[in-house]
Amino acid sequence: MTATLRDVARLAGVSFKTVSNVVNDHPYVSDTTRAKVQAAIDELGYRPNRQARSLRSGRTGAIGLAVPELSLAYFAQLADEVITAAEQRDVVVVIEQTGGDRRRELDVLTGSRRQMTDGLLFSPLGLSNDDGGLLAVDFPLVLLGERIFDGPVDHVTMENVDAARAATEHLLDLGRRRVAALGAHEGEVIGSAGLRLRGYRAALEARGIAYDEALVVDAGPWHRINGAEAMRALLERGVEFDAVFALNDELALGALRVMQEEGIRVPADVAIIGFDDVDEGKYSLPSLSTVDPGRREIARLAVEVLLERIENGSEAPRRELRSAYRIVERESTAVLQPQG
Amino acid sequence: MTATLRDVARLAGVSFKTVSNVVNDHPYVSDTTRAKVQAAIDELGYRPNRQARSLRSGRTGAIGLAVPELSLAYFAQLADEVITAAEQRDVVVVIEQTGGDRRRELDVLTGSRRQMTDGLLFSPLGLSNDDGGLLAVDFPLVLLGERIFDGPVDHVTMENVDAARAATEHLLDLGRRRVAALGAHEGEVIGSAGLRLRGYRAALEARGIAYDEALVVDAGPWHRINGAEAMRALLERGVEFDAVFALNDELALGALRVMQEEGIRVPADVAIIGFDDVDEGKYSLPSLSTVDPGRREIARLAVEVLLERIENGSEAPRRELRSAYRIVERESTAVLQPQG
DNA sequence: AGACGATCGTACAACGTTGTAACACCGGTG
DNA sequence: CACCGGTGTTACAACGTTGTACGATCGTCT
Repeated sequence: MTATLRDVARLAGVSFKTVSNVVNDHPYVSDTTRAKVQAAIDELGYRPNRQARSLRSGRTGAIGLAVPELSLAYFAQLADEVITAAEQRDVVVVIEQTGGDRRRELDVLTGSRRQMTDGLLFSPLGLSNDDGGLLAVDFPLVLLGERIFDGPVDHVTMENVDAARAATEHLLDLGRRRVAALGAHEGEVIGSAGLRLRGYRAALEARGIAYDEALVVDAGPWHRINGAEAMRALLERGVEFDAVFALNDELALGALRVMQEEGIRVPADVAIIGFDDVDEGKYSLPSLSTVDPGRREIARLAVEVLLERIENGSEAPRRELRSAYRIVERESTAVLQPQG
Repeated sequence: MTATLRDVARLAGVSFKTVSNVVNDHPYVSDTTRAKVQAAIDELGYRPNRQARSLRSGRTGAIGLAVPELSLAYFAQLADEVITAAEQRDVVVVIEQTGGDRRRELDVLTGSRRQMTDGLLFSPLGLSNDDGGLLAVDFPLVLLGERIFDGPVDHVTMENVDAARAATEHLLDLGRRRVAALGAHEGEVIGSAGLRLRGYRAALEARGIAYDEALVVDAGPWHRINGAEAMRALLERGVEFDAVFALNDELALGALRVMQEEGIRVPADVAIIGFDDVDEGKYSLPSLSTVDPGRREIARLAVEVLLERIENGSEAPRRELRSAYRIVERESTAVLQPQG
């Protein structure tokens, strides 16, 4: 059906290898021949067959992106940025969803679908830091996120601790002293929750404010509903608070809703800041202050590092890259008029 | 590096074609030989090479999904469902973003990346119904969405007109009579806006309510910010209204925010219903009534139809499939206590 | 006992491409 | 005039797989 090198060659009256040489810009092809071949290529609409090229070269021209699920806004936006960055390098992206499930995450590393790509961007959730060893695979792999830090592979992540500390300090700068933290994961040391909580504690400590366990609320997955539940739990404790650091925006938006239901004024009574800078935060009422973790930069860096690995192999030492963060001030932490 | 048929054959002491026969479950292989070969396969961790298989079979085992952008929640969830449905059929998904740009959409149909997949799920935005002819391509193509209806290819879409009519009738059932419509696209006949507006008019007509142009507000892209602007425009017109049909949820959430800023009570003063059933609607305050357009079913149907096309070629007549919709009643259209 | 059928294994070609090596041809030079 | 370097083209092999055609072996039936 579609034209091959031989078809073009027949039309141009040359051998099919000459056509290949033209396509690949090899030297030692006369201008006349080149023109003749090019004309035949155009006439037949010839396109080199990708599968054959892949077989020959060992490259597919695709990279994989494994994330928990695209329905989570954070990963959707990450995927968006990754696809955009990859497109600029003429590479396509195959997306796999793991559901954050350990078994499926391992499957991504070993399954036969892996062969479809030249390398993998992997954002694990079910694996833990102890699983670092499982990442010693024989294909280019770049790790994303906060689950695993000691892996044997390149790693692109955000400045969770510093950014969380800055977010907490932003609340303290407003004069708030009772800052609740929403979304902790009991016993977690690394991982987004553990790291962001560490930043929270560091901020308190730096300002000489005692850490109060009663202000820290656990939550399951970081969905809006869990933010709402965490806020309800906090209110039930009856503990006083004048600010909230939600460990991500979804939690913050859920908490915001509950506070509004309860007649708590934001930011007058309670200031709140989230983390991630998802779009919805711009349009909530009040709009949500947050931390922009530099998502676009993460995607760009990750694609860059992965393609470099694919190009140059595993000789180079592993790299640990962090994106720059930025506090985004919106209405939920607006400075109030000084009260008489 | 990785094992090939020949490696396995050498280890098992048979010819490499015999190994192939074992892998492909061909008949006439003795149980002993089969076991011997299987042992060698396991020992070497042999996996058939996908590129070689592709070259040989002409199938890649991948399908493409072209959408405007993943950052839009609707498309992210669509992609999620498509990937999930494809995974069950052991097919991977390559996602391309067009930005809704006409040129890039055409590029998706003709570009060389196309070769990476066996077929394409295409959700156009920049193309219009007149471009149907451009869809007469020589590879399996399934159209999604509301932009093009007369194309020469399979089409999976939602019941826009009927669902919009049902949404409007839901508002009318509350006793509301001045129903505003947000998010129209001037002059559009088909396309989501045109179709949903048609449903809106049909509902009014069926109830004998005059269509009032002053209640219909144009909006650009259906983002939250545009919903907010449309509501502001409506309020500035000074026209009375007691209900709002927002042509999608994002618009509804933007409009909701503005109404709250303006002290309009929802649903007491104004009831509002959206369209799409995005997750955020569950957690807004008040939670948002909406139309569940059957997204999961769309994805499932689309993958099914595409794979069937890939399997059976273009003989079968083109199919036009619609998912079932469902009105989701939440707080924003809650029935009020009868007022004295 | 010889022939034939059933059962299993192997050699060869092809998918479309690209790298390597070898081959023709040309003008120029000794 | 023979030889050589440079230039353009061609033949061959290989990437790893699978289908087809053929070959070998064994048992069974007449």
